Amino acid sequence: MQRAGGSGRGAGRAAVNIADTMNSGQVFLWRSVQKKGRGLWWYGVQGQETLRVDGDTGRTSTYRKGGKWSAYKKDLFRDSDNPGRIPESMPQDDVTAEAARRYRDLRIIRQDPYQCMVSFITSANSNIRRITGNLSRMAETFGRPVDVGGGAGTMHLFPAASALAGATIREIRECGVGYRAAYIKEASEMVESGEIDFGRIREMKDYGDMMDAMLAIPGVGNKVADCIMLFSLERLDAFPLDRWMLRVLGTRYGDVFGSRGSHAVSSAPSSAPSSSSPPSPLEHLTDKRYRAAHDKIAEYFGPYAGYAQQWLFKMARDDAGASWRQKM
DNA sequence: CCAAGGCCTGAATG
DNA sequence: ACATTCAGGCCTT
Repeated sequence: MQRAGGSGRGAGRAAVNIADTMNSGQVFLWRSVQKKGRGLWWYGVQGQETLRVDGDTGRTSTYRKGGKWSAYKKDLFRDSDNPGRIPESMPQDDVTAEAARRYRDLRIIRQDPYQCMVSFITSANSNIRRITGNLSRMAETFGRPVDVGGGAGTMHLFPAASALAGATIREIRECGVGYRAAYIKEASEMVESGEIDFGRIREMKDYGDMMDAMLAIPGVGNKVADCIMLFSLERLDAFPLDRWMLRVLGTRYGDVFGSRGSHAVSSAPSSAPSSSSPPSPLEHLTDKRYRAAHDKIAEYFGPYAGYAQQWLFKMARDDAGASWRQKM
């Protein structure tokens, strides 16, 4: 476990745990390279830029022509959220408190919206290992190569929307994305044409309005929408509900969110639900039930509910065993 | 509105 | 070995 970014609270920036942040399922095109001395560099693709992060301090640079790295100015790790104080805004129940204590330095990465959209369309009904391979192949096939030197060598920028919009479904499918290829092409066409305008969507004040805009994108359902909103559209109250989160909410927040029969839900990831278990509000999430759940969750966890989601998600995965983690 | 079933793929499981 | 399951869902019926 590395904590970084200064020792004290109050005085300097709050700490940031780069490894936890990079390994929490938010991003897929980052990898670490051993520094010459102690520590790691993290190299990643962020839209049409290649970034490098100091694994100890979180200091972020962007690659410029001519082999230079210059300071990245977009607050990648959201220091402006004042992360050290976010736990105060959350409920003080035991589970949330434990997640905050263990993962308070796990940040939310401010991502490029188009890349984020394609990434999470690709993620649906998939797994991290495969998603990483899919996106890497898309970048290699449709993204411009950049030699950043150092230990990272040649990286590929994320494909521009025009590149994936102009590709054939077959070409996209050859990256291993299966039936999602058509969604990726169509969604890219919508971005290219301006039908999807992330700059405009980002300005929407109402969660429901923004959700409606996201659900108009092919391949985007509620869960993927929440990921895109949380990671790239400044919706920090977005709370992606996937199987893992449903399990956590059912087993550890049953009192709060009204899931019945929580004792019947095993903590083992592959356990099959009991065939005779009673229906729960958190099972078979339809759009309507998903939104209702969101409202209760946002009310309970507060304006930074998305951070709680990330911390709880990481805690659940870590406690279930680390075999899911992608090996790079 | 809701429930059920299909869907690419490949690593993991039996 | 070989078949089945399942993975951080979405879409259509």
